[in-house]
Amino acid sequence: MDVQTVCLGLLSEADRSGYEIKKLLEDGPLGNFVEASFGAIYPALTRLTEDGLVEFRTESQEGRPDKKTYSITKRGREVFAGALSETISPDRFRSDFLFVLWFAETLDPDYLSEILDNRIAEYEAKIARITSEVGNASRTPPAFVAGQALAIITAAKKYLEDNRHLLEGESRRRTHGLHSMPKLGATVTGE
Amino acid sequence: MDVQTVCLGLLSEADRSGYEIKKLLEDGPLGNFVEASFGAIYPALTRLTEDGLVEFRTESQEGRPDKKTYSITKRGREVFAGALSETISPDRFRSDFLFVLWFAETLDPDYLSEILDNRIAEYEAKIARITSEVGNASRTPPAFVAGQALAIITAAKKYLEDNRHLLEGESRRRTHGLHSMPKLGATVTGE
DNA sequence: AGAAACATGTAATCGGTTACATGATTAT
DNA sequence: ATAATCATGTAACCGATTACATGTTTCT
Repeated sequence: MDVQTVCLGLLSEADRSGYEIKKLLEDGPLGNFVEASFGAIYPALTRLTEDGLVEFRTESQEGRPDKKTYSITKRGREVFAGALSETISPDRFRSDFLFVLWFAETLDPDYLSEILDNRIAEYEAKIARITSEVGNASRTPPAFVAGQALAIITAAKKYLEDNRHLLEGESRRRTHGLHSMPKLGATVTGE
Repeated sequence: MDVQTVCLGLLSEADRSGYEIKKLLEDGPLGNFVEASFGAIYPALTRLTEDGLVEFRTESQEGRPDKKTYSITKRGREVFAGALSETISPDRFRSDFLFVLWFAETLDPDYLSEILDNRIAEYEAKIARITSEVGNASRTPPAFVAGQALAIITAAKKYLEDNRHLLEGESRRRTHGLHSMPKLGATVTGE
């Protein structure tokens, strides 16, 4: 999903500026699954304007730079509807953290525990953040998307907590008690 | 995590060719969180060789092109150890699917149900695939990484199944019975 | 005093994908 | 027959990130 389509979609809901689009992605539930930088958004908006898919009006503001508020055009709506009906590419989960854990056996045990603690704390912070977002949501789709983010992160966190001993066990028998190597998959679903 | 570091890491485990690295990411558990194309891997390997972090020997094969098997050097190991101790960037979940669902209200109800069905089926297929991978894993880290992929995808699937009525409810009262709009978060964790 | 928010834009750079080129073997 | 697997590599292209440039107001 390219930045142009993302902008077009967000403008199909309401008139917005480039800055507002960026903030919406940064702070809103959608930001968990879609990202875009200013350096991508502003050129995308220019391009969409050239193609007649959006229009803008300039609003002068005291003490601030002019604000360009974009509106989607009829053709823009048609193009976006078309984009929504195209084949949807698969989800992509990218995690440098899991890559690092692949080499857990070679890491210093204290360092390993530290990054596990940190990651769990980060997940916790994100869960708290999204939980408050869900409360704000008045429409269904934002709540739905926030809920999915919550479900995924909660599962990831729970998995780390429940299974970290598999990686730490080897070098931590004395401090955490004896663990044989249990079969995986036991605590995967959380039920 | 750039492709060079990924190659270096996989070569720290065993001698491998570019082709084998690609296959490992395509078929193995790590592929759920790390991707790299041939067009990225081959130049990365060339670059690593130039920098003295890996070496290769050419193995002639009957009927096939020569195979270049790469080995990590001592310096390569040092550099990789350094890479593993650097700050780990946050996980990134990208989903065009969730972006499309953001606009669920504007979609044709039948189309909406169709893409939900499809996505759930895809998740199911992936779950089956990973489950068989976990069985093959003899070492702990691959099983651990596969388990995390399983946990995440299972949670995502369950969330879709449990909450799709929130998006479908509006236009599907007759076929699926009456749904008031429930508060989100109820079936998020699966407990 | 200094950081963060508001607000838009450009240019350099970059990492990576896609497609192309080549070609035998093996499985369907 | 045809597709898939094995095997490496290059080049064009692309979308996007990062950094830079500019400047006021408000919060800490």
